[in-house]
Amino acid sequence: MSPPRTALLGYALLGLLHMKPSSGYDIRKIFAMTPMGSFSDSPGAIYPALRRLEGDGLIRGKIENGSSLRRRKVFHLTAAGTTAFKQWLNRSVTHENVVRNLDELMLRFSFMEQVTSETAIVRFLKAVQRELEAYIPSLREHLDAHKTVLPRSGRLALESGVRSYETLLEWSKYAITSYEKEVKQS
Amino acid sequence: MSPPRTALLGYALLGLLHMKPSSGYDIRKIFAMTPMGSFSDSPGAIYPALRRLEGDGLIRGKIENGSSLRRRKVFHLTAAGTTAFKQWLNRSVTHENVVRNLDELMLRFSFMEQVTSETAIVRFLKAVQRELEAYIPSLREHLDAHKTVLPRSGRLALESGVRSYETLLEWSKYAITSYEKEVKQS
DNA sequence: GGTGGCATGTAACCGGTTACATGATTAT
DNA sequence: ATAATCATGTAACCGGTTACATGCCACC
Repeated sequence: MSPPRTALLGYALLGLLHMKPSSGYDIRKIFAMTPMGSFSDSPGAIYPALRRLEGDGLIRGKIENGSSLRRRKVFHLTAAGTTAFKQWLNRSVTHENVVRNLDELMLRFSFMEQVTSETAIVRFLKAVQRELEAYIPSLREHLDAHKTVLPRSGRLALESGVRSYETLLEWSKYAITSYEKEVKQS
Repeated sequence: MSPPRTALLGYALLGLLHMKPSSGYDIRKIFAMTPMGSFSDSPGAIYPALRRLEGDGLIRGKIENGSSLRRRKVFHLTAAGTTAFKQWLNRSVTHENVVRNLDELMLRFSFMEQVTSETAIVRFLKAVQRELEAYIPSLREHLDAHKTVLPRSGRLALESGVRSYETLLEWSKYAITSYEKEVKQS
């Protein structure tokens, strides 16, 4: 009875189908032509994933063969799918997320506007900011502590990681002000 | 007869074992305690990977039970392993790498100093720089082109991606000068 | 003598990759 | 007619996750 865990690709599909009911082929084109999260556009990934989601009752597909059109199976979210999608979006932001699942965090964020209130988005961003502000100094410490034993390229690689987290922190501040400005205006 | 393709974890192991012959447990500690590439420290990932590498003849393990020590299996690279490792490091930097396998690129870079000449490292970094300088504008274009249809959070998520690539570009320049300074001094 | 850390392993499961396969429709 | 594109699917393989299992050694 425990709900089957959905993989990241599954949530990406839920998000896209929430925006707009689509066929597997539509999704493939999105993954192939936009910078969307480096998901694979291979049919061997997408069609089985759609089938799983349908099996879990989160989406439903309808064959659209109106008159002369090609046979397309267009999927849309069910009520259960919408619920699962929103629950995913509303999960709290953990340290783990920031350390190992940044891609998932960004995917969640990119879909948020469709569903959640602006205050919830700002809450999400502030949680990200908080986690980054806790994590970055510990990375710097690690770098300093191992400065002497690491080869230069190792040090630089770490430095690159730290910088990218710092950039993300700056971005999160920028995104927060961007939303708070909006709230004031309305 | 075609050489079995090694997964990213496999190369991480080759790199670590190249630095210092180690046991599976040593590796697990490294993955658990350092910011190393977000590899899993679970035994179910590491021990089978080591076994595969040994099966492919790239590493060899020796049980080290000198006197009162605990039973440890210490692995070291074979000649074939060293060759495979160097070939991986010397692969050319492709557009694909930059778009989808940044983690692999950084892993390669972090191990380079052990093996390759400084000129080869600079060549690698310049190739990364070149690919980034070609890729970033196309990302910006995509962002501009879809500005109007994307929800704000989608736009911001993309913006975050672009910024992180820009940071990486800055880093690559910094790394290059860091190496070229060194060359001049010696 | 029992708890906790050291150390290695296995097995079921799951999902992505790769490659193959099919057929319908549009364009040349 | 035939090539390209639309559109969906399947199957083998591979490797990571999760969870379980074992035994040794050190310390108190």
